[in-house]
This record gives sequence, structure tokens and C-alpha cells, in this order.
Amino acid sequence: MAASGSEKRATRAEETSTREHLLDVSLRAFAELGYDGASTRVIAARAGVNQGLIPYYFGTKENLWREAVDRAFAELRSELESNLEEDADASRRLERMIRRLVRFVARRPEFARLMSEEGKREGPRMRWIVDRHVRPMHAASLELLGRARVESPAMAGLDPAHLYYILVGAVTQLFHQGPEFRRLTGLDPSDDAVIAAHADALIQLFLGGD
Amino acid sequence: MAASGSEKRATRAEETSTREHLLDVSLRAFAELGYDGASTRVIAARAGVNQGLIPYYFGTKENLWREAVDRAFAELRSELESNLEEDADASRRLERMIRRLVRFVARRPEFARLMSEEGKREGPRMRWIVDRHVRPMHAASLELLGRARVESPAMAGLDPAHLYYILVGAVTQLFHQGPEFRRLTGLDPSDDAVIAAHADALIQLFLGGD
DNA sequence: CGAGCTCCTATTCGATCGAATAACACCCTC
DNA sequence: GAGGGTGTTATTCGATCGAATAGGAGCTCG
Repeated sequence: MAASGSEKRATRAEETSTREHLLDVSLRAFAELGYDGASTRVIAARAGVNQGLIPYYFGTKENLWREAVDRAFAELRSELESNLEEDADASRRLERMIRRLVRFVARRPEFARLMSEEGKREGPRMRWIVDRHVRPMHAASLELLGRARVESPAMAGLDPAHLYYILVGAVTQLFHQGPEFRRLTGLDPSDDAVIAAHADALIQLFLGGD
Repeated sequence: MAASGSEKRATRAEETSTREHLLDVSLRAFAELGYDGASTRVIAARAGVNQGLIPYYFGTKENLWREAVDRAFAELRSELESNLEEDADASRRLERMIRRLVRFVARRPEFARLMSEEGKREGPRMRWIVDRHVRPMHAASLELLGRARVESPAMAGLDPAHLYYILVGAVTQLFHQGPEFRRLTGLDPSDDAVIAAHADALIQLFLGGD
């Protein structure tokens, strides 16, 4: 691209590699624009690299998407797995998980956007992401929800399968719809006060005032 | 298109007009595939008409999108406005609204998909849809939520602004992610039993066991 | 019958898509 | 200092995009 050529990105290594940087930019682009809408040219331009580097590093756009999704789920898992301390009761663990989830989705709304982008239609990408990533997390969530449910009066008797979708939707909607929320309310969905208030509201609703 | 030419769509009128049929097909296509992903050729093919009819009837794809969205919101309003009977208390009105919302979203998941498609990114379509359609419904919802909140212990003290996004996400997520839900659970998101169970769970969670 | 509509089709345009290709700049090793 | 990799660029391909265009089919009304 014209005007460039000045600095050479310092030979190698250096901060994050071009490849990693492409994965980072790709996730946001796929989430914001959809799989088809995120052209390799736009991704390359946002990353400040040449479009030809995408076939070079990833072969196909499909492979780029898969690697970006793998990275995103790895980040989510590392965010949540510190919740595995079994010392506390299920309610406390669910409360901690909700707080972590809210913070994660607020920090990386592209994650929720990508999941909704792919989960809303049949197709090989939906099946891949569900079988590879969603199902294990779903199973773990059902187990936690099932145990927290018997402790909390607010959730007593509710089907964990429905509770799962209710909770995920309740946690993510505000941040998924960040631009809409900002225009509608004038508030900033990445503001710490908004994030904390949302987590507090969710915890009171799902776990009552205990 | 070859093979056709046999029946002529009975000159005029007849069932729904081509124009109305295009609006119907368009809403689903835009919701499922996104604005860019839903090409006018795909829309025309699904509607069984020639692609040239879209510029003919609507001028631009943008206009087609706007008319389809207007129609969708008109349908939602007509679904909900029979909830205006002021006789009952706010809790009962909220309960009825939740049931209607769940049924509507289950029947027309494309509505929730289109809203999330457009609400997740800045742009003229997001601003148009928020200013024209979302803001009035948001204001009415806040008013109802604010009044139901003082009657229900489950929602007491919760900020209506957060409650709104929590409720919308909790209502829509399962149906918005219909294909994912089906693959994950083996259940059918359009099954009446699933729909009723989801509404029951939401009402218990938001309105307690009263 | 024929002029003038409305509804619709076939074809075409420039732009943009993902991917393949050839060549180039720089590094490391011998 | 010659050779081979690796990271990168510019160019190109066929396909598909939204929209414009020209014209045809069938109706109505004179």
C-alpha cells in the first residue's frame, strides 16, 4: 500500500506477530460484519497488512474464521476456569460466574456477536462451533445451574435448559446491542458503572436478596 | 426463468401481491443472512420472482429493507397493543406482555434476528431503526417495568434500564438462536411445549411465585 | 383495433468478492 | 557472497454483487 514502506515492523517477533494480529482483527470483523460481510480486504486493511497475507497464513477465509473462533473460546475458558474452586456453594459459584461473564462480554462484545451471528442459522459453521465449543460449556453450565437452582428460591423448579438460555440472553443482550444501547440511553456500555450495575441486577434477579 | 411461464399468477390481486410477498421473504432473508448477505438475487429466487422486480418495486435494496422492517414492527405492535387494558395491575400486564412476546418471537424469530443484526453496529440503518421504532417501544416498556417493579419482590430495586435489556435478552435468546438450540438440545424451538415452558420460566423468574 | 398502462423478463454494467500467482526484500547458514 | 526460506507485495482471475436498461406480455379503455 502506498505511503508505507517506511518502518519494517522490526524484522520478526516484535510485539504480536502479524499472524496473531490478523486473528485478533478478524474476530472483531467477523462479529461486527458477519462472515460474508467481513471481506478479507477489509480485515487486511484494518490490520494494516496486505490482503494476500490471509491466503498465505490461513489458506482460506474459512480457516481464518475457525482459528479466530478457537482463540476467542480459549480466552473465555481461561477467564472462567478460575471459577472451579469447589469450596463455595453453588449459589456463590454462580454469582461469581455471572460477574465474570458480564465483565468478559462487556470487554469483548464481539464474542457474543459472533455466537449470535452463527447460532441463528443452519450451516457448517454453526455445527462446527456448537459441537466443538458450545456443547462442553453448555454441559458445565447446566450442571452448575442445576445445583444452584435447588439453593435459590428465585430459580426453584425452573428447567435448567430454559434457565441457560434465559441467563445467557440476560447477560449478553445489553453488550451485544452496545451501539443500540448507547443511542437509546446515552450511556456507555463499556462504562464500569454500567457493567457493575448490570451484574448486580442479574445476581439479584437470579439469586434473590440472600 | 426457464421451466416457468406455465401459470401466470392469475393476472392480479390473487392471494398476496408479489410486492407483499417480496416484503415477507425479504424480512426473513435479511434476518437470516444479514443486510449484505441477503442478495437481491437470493431474495428474488426465494420469492420465485425475477431479480429486476426489486429495483422496480422498491428502487433500492435499502428501501426494500426499510419497508420490510416497517411491516415487521407494525405486526409486533398489533400483537402487543391489545395489552393496553388498564384494568389489571402492572404485574398482570407484564405477565401478559411476556407471554405475548414469547409467542411472537417464537413465531417470527426473524424479528429478533434482524434487531440484533442491526443493533450491534453503528450505521444509518441502526440509527433509523432505533429512532423510528425502538425508542417508542422502549419508553412504553420502561413505564410498564417501572410500575411492575414496585409490586414484585423479585424485581424490587432493580434499575428499569437494565431490566429492559435483561428481559429482552431472556425472552429472545432461545428463539433467536433457534438452530443452535435445536442442535444442542434436540428440542424444537417452535414446539408449543417449549414455548409455554419458556414463558412460564420467565414469568416465575421476573414475577416470582405470586 | 390500437394506444397506454402495469407487471415482468433478459441482459448488461462497473464494483467487489476470495483466491491464485509471480516476484521481491530480507534473514540465516554455509 | 551465494543459496534457500520466510514474510510480503502487486496483479490477476472468474464469480457475484446492486442497479440500470430495453423491451415484451397482457390488461383496460377509447
